[in-house]
Amino acid sequence: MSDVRVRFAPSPTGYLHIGGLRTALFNWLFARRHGGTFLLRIEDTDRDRSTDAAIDAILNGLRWAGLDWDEGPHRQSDRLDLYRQKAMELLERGKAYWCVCTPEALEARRKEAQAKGEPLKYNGRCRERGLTNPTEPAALRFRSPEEGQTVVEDLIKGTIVFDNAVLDDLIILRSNRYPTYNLSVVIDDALMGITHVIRGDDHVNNTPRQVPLFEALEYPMPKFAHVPMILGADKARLSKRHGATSVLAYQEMGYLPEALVNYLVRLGWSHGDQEIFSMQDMIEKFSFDHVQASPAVFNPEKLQWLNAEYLKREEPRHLAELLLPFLEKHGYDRAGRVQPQGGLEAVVPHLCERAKTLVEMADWTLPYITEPVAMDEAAAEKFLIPAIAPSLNKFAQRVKMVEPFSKETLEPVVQLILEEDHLKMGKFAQPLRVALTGRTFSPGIYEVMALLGKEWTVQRIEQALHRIPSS
RNA sequence: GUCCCCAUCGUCUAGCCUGGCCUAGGACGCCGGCCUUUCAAGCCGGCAACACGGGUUCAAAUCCCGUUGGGGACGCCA
Repeated sequence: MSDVRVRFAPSPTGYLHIGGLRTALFNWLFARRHGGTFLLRIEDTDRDRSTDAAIDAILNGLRWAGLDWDEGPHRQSDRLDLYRQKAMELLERGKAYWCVCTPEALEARRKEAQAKGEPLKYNGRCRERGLTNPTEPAALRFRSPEEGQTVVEDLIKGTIVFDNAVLDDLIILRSNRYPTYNLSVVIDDALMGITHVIRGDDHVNNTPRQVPLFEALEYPMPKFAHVPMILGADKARLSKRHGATSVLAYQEMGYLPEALVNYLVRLGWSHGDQEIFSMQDMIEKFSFDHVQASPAVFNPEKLQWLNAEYLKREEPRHLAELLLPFLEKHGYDRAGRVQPQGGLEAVVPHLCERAKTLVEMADWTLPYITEPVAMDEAAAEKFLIPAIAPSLNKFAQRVKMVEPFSKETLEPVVQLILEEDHLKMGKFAQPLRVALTGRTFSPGIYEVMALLGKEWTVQRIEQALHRIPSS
C-alpha cells in the first residue's frame, strides 16, 4: 500500500446523488490507481439535518456502484470532543476568539451589506474585544489572516490565488458547542492522514479558509483536487427539476451500476477516444491530468446508450438474475410458473440486444413467462383480422404435428402456408407475432415460437382466433 | 454586489501545457441509406464547433490581454 489516503465525506442529509457518486468514484479511482486507502467519513456535525436513514442510503448506493472502502465509515459525531479540544487550543493560542454577535444581528448586517452592494463579510465586531468568559451565548471564531494571499495548487484547476482580505473570520464552534464543517473537516483530514482532498468544485472557496486552519493547527497540508460540477440541460446545477438525481432512482429505472459508473467517469474525464471502461480499465488509466476543469452537462441519452451497451455484453445468466426484481414488480413469482425451455436465461439473449434498461427488458420478457398474454388492443385490431384467420388456423393445426419443435422444423411449415395462401412473410408474421406476444414487436418469429414452446404457441394462436370477429 | 473558476459540434470530449502534422478527430443524439418477418441491434454515409476582439509570431484552437457568456462561493449548512 502506498501512502495515498483519500476520503469521501458526505453529509447524511439525503440520498446519495449523482454528483456525490462521481466525487466518490474519483476518490476511489485515485486510491485504487495508486494502491492507496479510500476511507469514508460521515459529516454529521449538523445533528438537526443528519439521519441514519441517509447514511444507509449513501452506503447502499456506494455498494451498488461497486465502490468499496478500506476504512470507516467514521462519524464526526463520535469525535465532537476532539474538535472542541482543538478549538480551545486555538483560543488559548490567540488564533480564535469569542463572538457574541447574535445570528439575527449577523443576518441583518448581511442584508444591509447586500443592499449597499458591499462584500457580505463579517465585520469583525468582536475580533478585538478579547472576550474571555462570555456569559451570553457565544460562538468561537477563527482569526483569519487579513493580509497577503493564500495560494492553492489545485490538481485539476492549477494555481488559484485568493486575497486574504476577502476572507472573513469563520465560526469554528457554534454557540451550542458543536463544531462547524470547516473546523471538523480540517482536523479529520489531518488526523486521518488524508494526502489528497478530492471533492466537489463547490468547495473551492472553502479551501482558502481551511488552509490557514491547517497552518494554525500546525498540520501538514494535503493536496487539493476540485472536480467540476454536473449541470442539467439548461446549464444550471443539476437538481431534481432536471429529473432523477439519486443513484437509487437509476437503479430502479433499470440501469446497470457499471453503466452509470462508466458514464460518470467519462463526464469530466477522458482517455483519448475510449468510451467503454471496465473498472479495471478506469483504475489503470485514471489521472487528474485528464480531468476537465469546466462543468459538464448530464446527458441521459448517452447514459442510456451506455446502459444498452452493457446490457448487450452481460452474461445471460447474470442478466436473468438482475431481471428478477423487475419481473417481480409485474407480479412474476420466481418459484412458480412453468418456464419456457431453458428458463429466463434462454429468453434474455433475445431481448438484451434491444432493450435500453432492465425495466424495458422485464416488460418485454413478460409474454414468454406469463400466461395469459397481455394483448395490445390497437395491435389486435390492426393485425388480427378475418382475412388472416384461415392461415393462422391452418398453421396452428399443422404446428401441433411438428416434432421436434424448433426453428428448423417450423420454417418449412410457414413457407408452405405462405405459398399456399399467396402471402408475403410480413403479412403472415405480423399477425402471428401479435397473436403470440400481444405486441407488434418481438425477436424473430421463429425464436418467439421456440421460446414459447408448442403448447403455448398453439394455445395463443387459438385464443387469438377466438377474438377475430366473424371467424 | 464581491471573490473564485471555466469557455472546441446540441451534449460528452481529443487536440492546448511542449504553437505548424487541425481544410479540428471520436462518442451520444439527430438525419439518410443498407440489412430485414416486426422492433431493435449492426453496417455505411451526412449535418454540426475552436465565444468575440485585440496582441505575440513566418505560423495560434493552442501563448498573452480584454470583452462577453456560463458555473461556483459568499450560513452559528456541509
